[in-house]
Amino acid sequence: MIEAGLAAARHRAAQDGAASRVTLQDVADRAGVSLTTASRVVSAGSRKVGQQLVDRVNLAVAELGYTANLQARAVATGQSSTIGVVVHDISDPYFSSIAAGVIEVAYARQLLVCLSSTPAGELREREYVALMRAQRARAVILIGSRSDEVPVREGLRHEIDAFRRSGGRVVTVGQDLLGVDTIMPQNVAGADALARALVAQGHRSFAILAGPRRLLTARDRLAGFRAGLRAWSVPLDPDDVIYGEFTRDGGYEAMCTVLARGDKLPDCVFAVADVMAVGALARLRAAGLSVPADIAVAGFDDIVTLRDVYPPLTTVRLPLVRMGEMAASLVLDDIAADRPRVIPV
Amino acid sequence: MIEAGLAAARHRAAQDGAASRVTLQDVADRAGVSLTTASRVVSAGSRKVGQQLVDRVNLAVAELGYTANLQARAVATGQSSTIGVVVHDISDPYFSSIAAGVIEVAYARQLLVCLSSTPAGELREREYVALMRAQRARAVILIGSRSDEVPVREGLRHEIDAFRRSGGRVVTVGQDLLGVDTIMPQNVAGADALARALVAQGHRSFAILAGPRRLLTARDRLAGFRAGLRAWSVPLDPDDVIYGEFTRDGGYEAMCTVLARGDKLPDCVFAVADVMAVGALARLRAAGLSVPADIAVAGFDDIVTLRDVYPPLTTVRLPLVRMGEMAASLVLDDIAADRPRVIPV
DNA sequence: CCAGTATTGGAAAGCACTTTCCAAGACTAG
DNA sequence: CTAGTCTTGGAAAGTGCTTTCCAATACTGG
Repeated sequence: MIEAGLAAARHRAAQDGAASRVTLQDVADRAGVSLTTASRVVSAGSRKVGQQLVDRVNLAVAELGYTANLQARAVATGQSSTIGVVVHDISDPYFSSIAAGVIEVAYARQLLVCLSSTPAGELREREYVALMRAQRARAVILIGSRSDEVPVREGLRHEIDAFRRSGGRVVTVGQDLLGVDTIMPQNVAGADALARALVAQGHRSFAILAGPRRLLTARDRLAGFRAGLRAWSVPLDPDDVIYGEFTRDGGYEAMCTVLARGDKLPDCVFAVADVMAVGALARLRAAGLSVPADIAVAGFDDIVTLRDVYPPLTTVRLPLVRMGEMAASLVLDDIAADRPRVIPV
Repeated sequence: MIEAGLAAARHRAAQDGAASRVTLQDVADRAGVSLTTASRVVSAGSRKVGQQLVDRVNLAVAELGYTANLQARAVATGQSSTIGVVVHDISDPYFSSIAAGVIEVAYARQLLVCLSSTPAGELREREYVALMRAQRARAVILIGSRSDEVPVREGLRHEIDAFRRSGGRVVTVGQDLLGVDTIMPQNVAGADALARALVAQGHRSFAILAGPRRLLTARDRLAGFRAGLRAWSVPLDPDDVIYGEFTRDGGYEAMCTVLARGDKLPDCVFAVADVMAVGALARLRAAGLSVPADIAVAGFDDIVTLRDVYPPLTTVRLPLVRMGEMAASLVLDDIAADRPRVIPV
């Protein structure tokens, strides 16, 4: 019987040449046991198998270099082992740090992380959620805040609903508008505290590089900062709020606008993200202005790679990696709550 | 017949409550066609189906919100649609930029990218390749150079061989020691050119923050730099080469060592990676030294986020995103060559 | 008008697994 | 010594899809 198994395996190997795809049946044949038994040994758990057969199967596995086909297993069990992560731009340190947290947790649970980077636009996020549904992913984590534009958002929401209906879990980081659980950085509170701190340092006139209007994260930070200033009765002219891209170049350009205004320069510039603050610094340097002597610059996020920029940024620290870990844990461990939760960080 | 199908679908939906998993059979039932026909319509290509039935099926798909189960499809066709990417640390901008390139190409081909981050050690890389084999991934892209330690490397090589034997493609970025195709940044030539440029600028005495001894990338950059100095007959004392971690902190510490040596400071410090150079800058600032007046600092990689650090780093530009794109294209488009290719970038 | 060739739809056999169910043997207790 | 319960192995029926093969039409040309 074992001999027959060997012969069959040899035949198979000969047949498809180099790409010898070993299946569980091959293992069973070689070990002289049934497919059932082989399966029970390989996919630990389920039911006990006699020690002798266990050994025989394991030997066959080793000899043949067998690895279970996870896709087939997923089909058979209806439980896949992948989770999807959607970020705007993986090369942005903000996102990659959060992603690192997610990956760490996923690794501990033997799950695969499928990552998408959707810098090109928000339509792609929707496509990706659809793709994860097709993969029957266990969960999807959406990182970064999305547009407020109704049609776009509704499209995404629709897809998310479909995904959840098909049994998947969803969590967002930094956006609580989708009716799902959210890990929410304290944008408002953080910016508020930052504003107070800056006022306490003696700054009295401010410009804000506010990022795009449609981005919730940017709006929250702006709102928080405004509230902080108001608390100390520091006035802020609407003209001192400059909208722009949420990137280094966006910060650079917004700073150009501030400088171009010609009238008296503000004491302090608050960029709603560190990457924007870096752009602003570059612009100031180009203008020959000294920071913080001539003008102070503050940011938000505390990006690791930027901790050493000089002059040092005053910034609000976000536990990015931890946020990723929390998102992953939330979506993998907890059972879904009846109504969406917002977890402040 | 259609009625019966509807009834069956309803029954099914009722049975498993909220998580209504729609299968192709449901679609076929609803459209009143066979499973075969439904499959042919949904998985475009293969064979023609009458327009009338196509419409009926598409309608059913829309009504039921059906999405094909990619895992099942992968099992049936033996062709999976995932590719694996292994990086040391996704939160390092060097890696995340390359990953962005890979993701872009994968997206264009409707492929999923499964990312692993293996900061904890090289054993995990091996595990991950095994996992990708279990997923029957089409390809694996290993980014970043790996240890030269024989046992570790042999373990990884063993796993890679198994992966390729089972039909997968492999490419590495920045490491040609594994017998597979490689996208190879010109570390030697780049560092050589950098050294010559720095000498041309008037620098005559150097210290090198060389990164870890076991890392090929670090070694190559060191060797290239040395060669460049030799070409101009600039001497380099062995003591002026300080080994350390390939990180910001590694750069900081190595710089400490340089300063602690007490004797005359070098004109110029070359850190074999930008992140290390940033650490070095921080240390110099802490020491109250002015860059580049007291001492010049050079790096390698041209990390985007660091382009604006001040004082500006002299650095060697690597087309990181492009490297990722090339790796992905190579592994997805080309047929495997008979012997490993090394593609310089 | 009919043999011969395209079309088109579906039954059934995969794909690589898991899991249910059944039966045979190994125990225990009375 | 036998009825009753545990073990343990395997046959077979899933899982959701693709694809081969066959049969039934629908077109050609002679």
